[in-house]
Amino acid sequence: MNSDTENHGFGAVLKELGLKETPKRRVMLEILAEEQRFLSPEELWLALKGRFKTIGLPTVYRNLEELANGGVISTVIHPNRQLYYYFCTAESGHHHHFICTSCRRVEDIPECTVAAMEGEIVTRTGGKITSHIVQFNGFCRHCLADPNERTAI
Amino acid sequence: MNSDTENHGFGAVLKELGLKETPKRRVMLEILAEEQRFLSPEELWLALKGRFKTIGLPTVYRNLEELANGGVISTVIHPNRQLYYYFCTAESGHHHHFICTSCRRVEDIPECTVAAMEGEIVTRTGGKITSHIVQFNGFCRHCLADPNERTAI
DNA sequence: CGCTAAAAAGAAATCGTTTCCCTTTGGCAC
DNA sequence: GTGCCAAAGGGAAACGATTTCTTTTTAGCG
Ligand SMILES: [Mn+2]
Ligand SMILES: [Mn+2]
Ligand SMILES: [Zn+2]
Ligand SMILES: [Zn+2]
Repeated sequence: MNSDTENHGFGAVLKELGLKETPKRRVMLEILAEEQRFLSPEELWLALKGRFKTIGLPTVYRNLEELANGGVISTVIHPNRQLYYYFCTAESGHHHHFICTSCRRVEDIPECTVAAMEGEIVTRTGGKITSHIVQFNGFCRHCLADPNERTAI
Repeated sequence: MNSDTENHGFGAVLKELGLKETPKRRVMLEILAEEQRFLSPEELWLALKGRFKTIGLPTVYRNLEELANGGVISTVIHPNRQLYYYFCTAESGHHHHFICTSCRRVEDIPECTVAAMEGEIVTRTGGKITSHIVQFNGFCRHCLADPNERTAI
């Protein structure tokens, strides 16, 4: 249970995805896991610059995409259509998120009640649903209480 | 009930939004209303080029945004994060869409059952929900029956 | 008809994201 | 430990969807 053996388990996660465990990837996951708000690739890059003498923005984009494809991190659907990522700590399976458009915090919405809706849609349209997007946007309790929580996008 | 008085009602729609009724805007709405699939700004631009000697792409972007802000047309959330628009013919109020990722057809999902979910989210997180995104992606009945329906994105 | 603010054209800029190409490195074999 | 090689990373450049800017045209109104 020491930090050497635990190590956030990121090594195993990367191995499962067939990705080499590099320092950049490990620290990227560390930063995302410690940050409770969604980050843009450039913001993560700036954070990484404090930990590595050289770190390229393309590396950040590349790894973020790989990690998101592997399901290790989640993407945020943002009205400005830019990329944002978040490390979802929920152990459970399929679920959705409530994102604060003010401070960028992300909270889990454990149940997905959309399954029933899907059944009716299939019946009604005769189509086949391959995926769905459900995201709740708003202001989290912190931002409701304190406007200074606000984070610029 | 003749075509002069009916005129798709687009003039009134534009006036309500405080927008001048220009030929470009009228034809944009005509094209979108006749097309049952979502279009990119550039695709709409190409269609408009067949109707106007001069039509600028920035004009298309500008008007699409204005019309979408006014609620006259709808935007499609697409994984490639590009803009797509669709004229939603549903008279009813709040609802969501099933989009075919193969042929781009859009179908209405009249009820929004997410309200209950929202109530619980507010209770659970203590936040305030300002909007939500619900979209179902998949293959429509036409594409399931005939692969040739497919449209490139 | 004449005015004026809104709209549109066309060219150029923007900038988030991706591609390219060369160098470095992690993981494995020996 | 050493060597090998495919994967990963760096940096510069390209890309391309979207936006901005400036000038010209037009819709709407008296
Ligand atoms: Mn989650
Ligand atoms: Mn609709
Ligand atoms: Zn917040
Ligand atoms: Zn289809």
